[in-house]
Amino acid sequence: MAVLLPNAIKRMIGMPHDTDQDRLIRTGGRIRAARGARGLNLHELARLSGISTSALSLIETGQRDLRLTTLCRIAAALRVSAGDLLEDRDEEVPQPAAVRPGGYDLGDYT
Amino acid sequence: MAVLLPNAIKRMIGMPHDTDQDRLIRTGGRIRAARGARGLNLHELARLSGISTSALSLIETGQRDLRLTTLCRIAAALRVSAGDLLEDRDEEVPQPAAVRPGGYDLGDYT
DNA sequence: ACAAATTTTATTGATTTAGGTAAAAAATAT
DNA sequence: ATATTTTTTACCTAAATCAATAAAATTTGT
Repeated sequence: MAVLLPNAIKRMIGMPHDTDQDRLIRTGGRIRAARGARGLNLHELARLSGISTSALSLIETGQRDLRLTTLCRIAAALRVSAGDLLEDRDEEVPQPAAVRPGGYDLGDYT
Repeated sequence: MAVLLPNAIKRMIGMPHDTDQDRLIRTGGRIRAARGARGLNLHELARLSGISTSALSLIETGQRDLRLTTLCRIAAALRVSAGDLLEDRDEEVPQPAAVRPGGYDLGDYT
């Protein structure tokens, strides 16, 4: 992991957004919100999820690139779907309709 | 990661399902399906996602507990939302409606 | 059957997660 | 203000991801 700045500040100084990092921070925020809604503290959720309190703290603050099973265990402990924890329902990626049979030109895919 | 058996065999020998593992396998299958729908091979999707071909192979076969950012990069390359890749729309976890103000008894939570 | 492309598996090495513990910092009570 | 709870941070160790490469196995096409 690298720099740790809120998006607002990054925008102010014209810093390109680290999308990975942003997503970790938002995911962590969603975990924290769900935990608050359940009235659990870090220690309790950590125990329910089978991870350490310090690890959960790092995850909730977006400082750790957690593994998929870890996310799923946290989601299970919170009784929410894992997708709910990492989905930005707003900035949904638009799904193209059809598939070109002949394959794709990778050049303009990126 | 631990044992690596198809669920059918686990059921046959009465082995308890490793849910984490099952989820990795299903997630990998969804990645593979989405890749097929786009007419991409492992090498191409790996390049688009910024990971190695061998790593992607392990991920698609459910043998690797990938990191969240890796999942997101794959989802971005496939032009699907990360949630779509790990969501089992069928076995959705039911979301309880209200929150008990006084907190929860952790004993019956598990 | 043969050749080419695709996928799987293995190995090595650098980086990172995650647990455990402890201490510091912050927030919340009494 | 003081005490308690909650959260953050640091250090250490073990285990796992991931890249890179190469080789084996499988699939596909001719």
